[in-house]
Amino acid sequence: MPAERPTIADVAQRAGVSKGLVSFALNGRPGVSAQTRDRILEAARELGWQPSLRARALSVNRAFALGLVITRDPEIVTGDPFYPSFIAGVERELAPAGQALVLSVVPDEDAELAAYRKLVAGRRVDGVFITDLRHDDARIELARELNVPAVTLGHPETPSPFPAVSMDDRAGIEAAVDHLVGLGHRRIAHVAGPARMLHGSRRRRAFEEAMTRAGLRAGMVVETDFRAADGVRATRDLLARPDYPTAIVYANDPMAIAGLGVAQRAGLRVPDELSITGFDGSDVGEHIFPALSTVVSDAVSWGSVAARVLLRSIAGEQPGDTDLPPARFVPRESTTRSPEPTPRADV
Amino acid sequence: MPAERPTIADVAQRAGVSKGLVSFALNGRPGVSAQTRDRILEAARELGWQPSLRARALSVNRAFALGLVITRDPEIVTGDPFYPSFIAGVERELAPAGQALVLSVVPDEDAELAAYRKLVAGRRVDGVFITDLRHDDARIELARELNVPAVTLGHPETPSPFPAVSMDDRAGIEAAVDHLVGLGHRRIAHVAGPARMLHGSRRRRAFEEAMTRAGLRAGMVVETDFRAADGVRATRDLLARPDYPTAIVYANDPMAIAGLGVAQRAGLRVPDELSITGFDGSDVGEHIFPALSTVVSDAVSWGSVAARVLLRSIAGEQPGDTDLPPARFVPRESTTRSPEPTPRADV
DNA sequence: AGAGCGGTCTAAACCGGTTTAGAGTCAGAG
DNA sequence: CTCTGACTCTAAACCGGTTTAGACCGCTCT
Repeated sequence: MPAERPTIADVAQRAGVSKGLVSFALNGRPGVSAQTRDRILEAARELGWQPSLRARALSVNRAFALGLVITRDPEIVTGDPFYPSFIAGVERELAPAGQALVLSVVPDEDAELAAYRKLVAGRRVDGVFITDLRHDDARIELARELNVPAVTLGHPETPSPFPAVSMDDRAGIEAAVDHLVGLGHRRIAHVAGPARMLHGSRRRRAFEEAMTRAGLRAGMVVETDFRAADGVRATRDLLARPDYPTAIVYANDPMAIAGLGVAQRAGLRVPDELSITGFDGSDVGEHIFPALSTVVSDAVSWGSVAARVLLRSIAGEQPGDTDLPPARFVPRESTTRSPEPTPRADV
Repeated sequence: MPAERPTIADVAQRAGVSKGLVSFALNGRPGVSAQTRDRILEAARELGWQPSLRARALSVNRAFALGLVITRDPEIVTGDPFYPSFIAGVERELAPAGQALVLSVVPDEDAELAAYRKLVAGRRVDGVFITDLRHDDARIELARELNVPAVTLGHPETPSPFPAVSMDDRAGIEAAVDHLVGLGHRRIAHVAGPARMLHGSRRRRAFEEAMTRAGLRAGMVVETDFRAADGVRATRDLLARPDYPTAIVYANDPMAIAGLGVAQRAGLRVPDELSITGFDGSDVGEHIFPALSTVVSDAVSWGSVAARVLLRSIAGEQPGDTDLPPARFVPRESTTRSPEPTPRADV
């Protein structure tokens, strides 16, 4: 049985001073003579003393932890490259700051609100990330009501007291559409994310606007839940249409990869007979054949910036909104010239 | 400015009793009259009181949280389906138990040990998961030294005081090899994980043994770091050999998918000219073309069982080792008969 | 010499729960 | 009628830190 962990009282006793002075010395606060400080630090070192976060948390009323709630059915969480990268970015910021990340994975939106409540009510975290914003997102109101600092990924629609860290994804969609239009495509479809999610509907609108600007009708849009299986269904439906598309812009990579599979299985040559673009730049999309043209967003730095902003909020600053460099379209192999001749402009 | 959160003292005052009795009533302990208990519960409800986990943590000397440290360079963490599913499984167990998951993502093994130390020294967690076991894994000794309950995913080589929750992955590899041999393949290669990782070398050994049992030489084995980019390189090397393989068994899905891309890019028809199997059953592998034959392991239940075992360890029980149902091989479209005729047995 | 002051340090309160020792009340047994 | 024991409850200690009020010291200034 190893010895009990030393407490600050043990250090005080060994150094021959009071508890309070030990606390002062270890936190580098003034009012401790250099000589005594050294003696205290020495004693702490000898005992291998480490402050108990629990005691600190209680007395300074901080949890030294941030909360992240991920709402995804288990099916989609697999394969989606966003969260792992985002979390890696968050960690990069938290670890040096002595903070920890408390993660909650829940299946649906009711459980999501309950999870936020639980994290905050138990005082487990000092602040929360709000990701995957939805229309009229109840979490904003909840966080305000719980009086907890928060940061939103993207600008919510409803007025929000919390700083937002955003990455423009419209530019990427527009670039993808422009790229396809430049290759002569006219019948371009979009496999969109769920309309209730802000980035789902925003990407869809960006698609529609880009099409309109190019003088094309944005008639072929299928709404999905971002799952690979949805990509399969949507692609099948689109390809079965009499006015089947020559190019499909997918709202994420897993659906694009699944769509590619559907097209290939149907005997279509990609990209010669069908061009495909993804979104979010998964590692695997880079290595499949043909390599996926996609819109890459830097989820890692999104994570670290969001974490930094949240920490500043907690520290009492009022950080403003941050706009990250926009996601950018990276053409690879899955897009090429339209199989059908571009009608001449004067026709 | 919302009102300060009520404490147990507020509840006590409102109910006209002492703090201690409130604590007893709320924890359902005997020694409180039914009438008083109701009055206390009513007061707590009226005030919307929620116990502070911080205070509880300090007084009962528990963190009510479990630690998971993930060591992966950001490149591989993306695309790997294991951790998201595993975490979902863990959550399923923790949430009802009022526990939280503290997640740490670190880039390398030094940072990994430091992360465990930090979680435990700060008393942030009551127990830790040890995943991705390696040979002579320093974390076992560290956890013992830190005197923290732990659970290992798989049986470590070195004697370990901690319960292990294992899933046999050899059977899956063997089934894959047998499947390929049955299809007439003789030149079967293996793209292995890193030898320093237990599951990397164990899958490799299972491959070699299955080959030997089938009377074949297991000469073509390439060691990798589990990254998709490694799968690309390994596949190129294998296909460039004069005695190129007719089938490749990959140690994980991302490498298999990348390898498929390499083969297709080289003009090989998969599976007609090259059969491919993966490992771990990613969602995306199911939807690509050809759909990936792979070994699926139930990472979700792995997570919940491991969490349950760890919670029991923390509660002072001595749970034994658990063996989950073995990962099983699921043939899909990426494997078929060998393109070369099977030599007759008597030749 | 005494007041004033900065520097150093101690004692004790505090954070919000849990837990223990013991006080008070009441019923039933002797 | 008193003793015993069960039941209910209070007061206070405790977890391990932080923070505040104030004591004590030696010094300078008038």
